[in-house]
Amino acid sequence: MVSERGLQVLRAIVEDYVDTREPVGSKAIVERHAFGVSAATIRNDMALLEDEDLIAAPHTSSGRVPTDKGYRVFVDHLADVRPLSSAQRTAISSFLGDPGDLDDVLARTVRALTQLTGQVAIVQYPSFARANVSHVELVQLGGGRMLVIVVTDTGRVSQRMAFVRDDFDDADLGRIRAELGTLLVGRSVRDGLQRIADRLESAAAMTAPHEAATAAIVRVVAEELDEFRQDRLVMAGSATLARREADFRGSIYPLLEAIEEQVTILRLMGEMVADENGLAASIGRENEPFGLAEASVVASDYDATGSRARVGVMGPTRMDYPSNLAAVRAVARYLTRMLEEDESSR
Amino acid sequence: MVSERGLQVLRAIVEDYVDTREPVGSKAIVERHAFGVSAATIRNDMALLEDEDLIAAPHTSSGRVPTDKGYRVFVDHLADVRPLSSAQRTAISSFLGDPGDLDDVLARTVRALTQLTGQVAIVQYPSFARANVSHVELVQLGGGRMLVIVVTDTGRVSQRMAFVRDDFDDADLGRIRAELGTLLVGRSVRDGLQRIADRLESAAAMTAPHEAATAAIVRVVAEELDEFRQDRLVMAGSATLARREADFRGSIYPLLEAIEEQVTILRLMGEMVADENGLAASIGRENEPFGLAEASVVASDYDATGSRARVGVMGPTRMDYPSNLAAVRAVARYLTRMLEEDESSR
DNA sequence: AATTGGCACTCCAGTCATGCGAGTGCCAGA
DNA sequence: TCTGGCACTCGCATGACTGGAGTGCCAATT
Repeated sequence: MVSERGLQVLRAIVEDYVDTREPVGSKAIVERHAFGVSAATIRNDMALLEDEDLIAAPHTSSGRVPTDKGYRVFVDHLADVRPLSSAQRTAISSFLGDPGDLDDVLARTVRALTQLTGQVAIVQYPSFARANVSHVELVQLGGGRMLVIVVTDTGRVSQRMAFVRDDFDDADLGRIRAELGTLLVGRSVRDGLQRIADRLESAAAMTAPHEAATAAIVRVVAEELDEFRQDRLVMAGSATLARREADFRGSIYPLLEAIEEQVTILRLMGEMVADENGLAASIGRENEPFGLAEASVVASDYDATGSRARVGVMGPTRMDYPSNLAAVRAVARYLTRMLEEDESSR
Repeated sequence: MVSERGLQVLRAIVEDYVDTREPVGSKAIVERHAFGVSAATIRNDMALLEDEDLIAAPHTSSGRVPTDKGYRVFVDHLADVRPLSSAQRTAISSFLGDPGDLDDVLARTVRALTQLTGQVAIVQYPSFARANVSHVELVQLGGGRMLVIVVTDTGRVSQRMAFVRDDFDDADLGRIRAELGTLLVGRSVRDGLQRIADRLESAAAMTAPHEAATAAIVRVVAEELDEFRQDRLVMAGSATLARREADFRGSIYPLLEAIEEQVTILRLMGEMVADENGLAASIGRENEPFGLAEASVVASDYDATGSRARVGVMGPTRMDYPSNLAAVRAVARYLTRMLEEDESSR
């Protein structure tokens, strides 16, 4: 069994290794940390830690390096998430100070977070599945093109083009608008999709005038609602990976690809399990199912108008977990506060 | 002076070096290419090429490598842009086959291009500065939030939130809509911005009812028009850079950063000078002002509803210029044709 | 004048031997 | 349970050596 001091040794190893990228030896530990025991004692502890697979030696008789499991124990039991410096706090508020619409706020958030941590920053959009449709607007552009705009009460807006054969006069357009209104406004995104499906199958509607065009428009609305249902991400800081390349045994290719694909990261972020503080970490090999076995993700939940979502950072397994945890927590809190203010000012 | 055969030697060096990444020596040239002369003769030619700074030796008595200037001569005089294989052609049309709105088509284009070349693909949006405003739409969302939608006759749509103090009744809203309509509809983006500026200074308007709110809305419209005026990009394939890392003496950091920033690449693409076929290349050190001295960009103009824009690829200086030129040309032609069809079907 | 074979020379890249130092593992003693 | 001591293991840097690829140049040939 690993002793209390053994865990402190693990902490020291993680901290020093993250600091220096050098495997850390027993002598270095007694020099840099005030353990009050000799190097030989530390060595005994290290042997225990190695038995538990918390640290490993890259080569026989070289310093030790934390394993993924070691990082996990460090994060779960040893990392004290220390609050940010005041400089960092002002950095956050200067980035996020001004209000704006959701896209705007999240775009600034993600930049603030990559700035703060020097890692790839990820901000998940709040889920809109439970949001309600508040407006459906049609704008006729001529030539059979119709702009279909859908707005939810959480402030999300989507616009998309529908191609209908002919243009309509105002009366017909009004009728279609009215139909969409009764069909969708006030309904949740989920309900709306269901009602659209019903509508498209309904025999009664089939015979309605302008049915072909109306159906085309309704289908476009369904696409837009479906997009609301899917979660979305914004990311920034992919260039920082080039700086950290030495920390990846393989290449940074999988990370860059995941960043471009988005969907992998979306799934990964979705599956992470947060602790009671809303913080979560997924370390190294734990991300193997996503092809990101050399990366770690640290994330924090935030609240946005009733639904939860996450902000996080992604980087090499050898990262400064306490700082990154502190940063995502601070940003998530700030974001929650901002979005609440926004809500209450409506 | 470099002889005709000397240029063929340069071509051989460029081709072999791009192929193998090994500096190429005189012996390798006579083996791989049927010059019908001896290695010693090639050596004499190579000495000339070196005097002209078209090739260089990484170390004394090692093979030769093309210089940036050498690539330039190769691209200008030696590269025959051979047509794509039929497999590649079908790949393009299967990617780009279906019609859709502009965002959609360009998104698929950029993916097709990165697929085709294995490089970072860049597609510039057509410039909308000369486009005309065709619709301005206001959607009241309640709580003093107003969605402002602007549409141009080139099919570009922008939506943005304005924060006005209070909500309006339909009559007032109608008045504001009408004012925006007479102010902007049918005007070019450029004119529209000017007219907005005039409107905001006009003494007459100052005293109008709901002036504060109207002014807020007009300012939001101005932001949207301004966004139209700025060129935009879509990119894909940044992950491919991780694969080509060995081709960058320094790191890929500047490239990744440029991709994230976008504006650098926008300027670079804008300043490239196309030949009579609409093709352009910017090679290595020529990109130094943009911090991309180890990268090359190959681009082709395309036509979109009256305005020109570019598609291109970015990669290491050591790239397969003929293939990439062929790919961007083919994609640009395809894109032009698609957008024209789209236009004529309106 | 252009081309060629020959030859001396350069320099890279790989291999091997060597020594040093950091670090470990283990043991006997406190 | 901790400690000092000691033998041992490797990694890594250094330096010497060598083979080979490639050049540059020159005199001879066409």
